[in-house]
Amino acid sequence: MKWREVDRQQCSVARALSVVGDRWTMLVVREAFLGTRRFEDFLEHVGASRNIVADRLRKLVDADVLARRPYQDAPPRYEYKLTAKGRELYPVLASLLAWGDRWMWEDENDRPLHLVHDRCGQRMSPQLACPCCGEAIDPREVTAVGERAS
Amino acid sequence: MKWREVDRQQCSVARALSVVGDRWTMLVVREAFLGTRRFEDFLEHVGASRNIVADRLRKLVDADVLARRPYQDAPPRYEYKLTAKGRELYPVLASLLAWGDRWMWEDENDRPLHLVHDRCGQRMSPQLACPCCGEAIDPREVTAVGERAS
DNA sequence: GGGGTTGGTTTCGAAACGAAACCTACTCGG
DNA sequence: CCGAGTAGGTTTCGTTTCGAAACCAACCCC
Repeated sequence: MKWREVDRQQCSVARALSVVGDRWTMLVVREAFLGTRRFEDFLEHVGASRNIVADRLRKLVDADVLARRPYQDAPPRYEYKLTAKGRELYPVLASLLAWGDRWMWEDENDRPLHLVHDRCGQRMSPQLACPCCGEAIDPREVTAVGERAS
Repeated sequence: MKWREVDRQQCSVARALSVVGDRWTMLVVREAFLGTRRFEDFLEHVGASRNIVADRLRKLVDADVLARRPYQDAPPRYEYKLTAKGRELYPVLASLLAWGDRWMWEDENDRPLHLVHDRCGQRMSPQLACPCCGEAIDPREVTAVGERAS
């Protein structure tokens, strides 16, 4: 199977990755969450080359994760903003951030970015909870049902 | 910047993706969470070709996400199991699953896999919560602090 | 000793990436 | 009016990675 065909797997993880699983794509989404709107700013902060950033922005717009719209007419200029679908990627990004914070730094004081929860004022590392009972989720207490045909 | 150098970014998301951001890698991790242990089973379920699966397993072992150990001596055979570091990728996988469930199916009844929280017995789609106050997280109520030098 | 099983490595053509150059459609300053 | 600058890309072309198939190795059992 080729990567381009991964969206045909009967698995939501595979299908999600068919949209956000290309190299650099989640870094483009990260920038969008940090407020980046313009092509040149994505280019500067994501770190990929021009043609790759252009390709990823186009694919994210095609997938309705970002919306592209002109913010001036003459000369024509565009901005990219998260859609509702894109904003719902927040848990994916926050989970990657938490895992990277936990495992990818020699000295945790070097970490450049922290999240603060405005409601309680605390620095936080988001955790998963069950929406119905509110309890923190332990993977061992979760059962995957009906997983596959084989 | 080349993708191989993405772990040099001063960003936990980028560094996390330097480990699990290659094509197919999160699908290998998905399989590990579903209980797959052996090479031939990863090969069958992940969908990538042999050399790619071998490469991703090797890189995940190098990154201490999976551990490779023999389960018999003659002939030599190996199994791959999640480490503590690997098990902590659960939120990333669960978030991708939830997003894929939400956005990647025409008919949600076609979704092949559901998660059931054993403690409360309900089918669930995990959500993020603040570990200190227990509230569900709204991205608009989270501030990113000290984001970057520029 | 022939065939089967498991866990890979090698090979080689195709696709994706990456850096630099180029293009377009304007602006502004002189 | 001319030249330089800016924003947002596309094109080109050499390098890297992917992907499918073939091959290899170390055993087992019959």
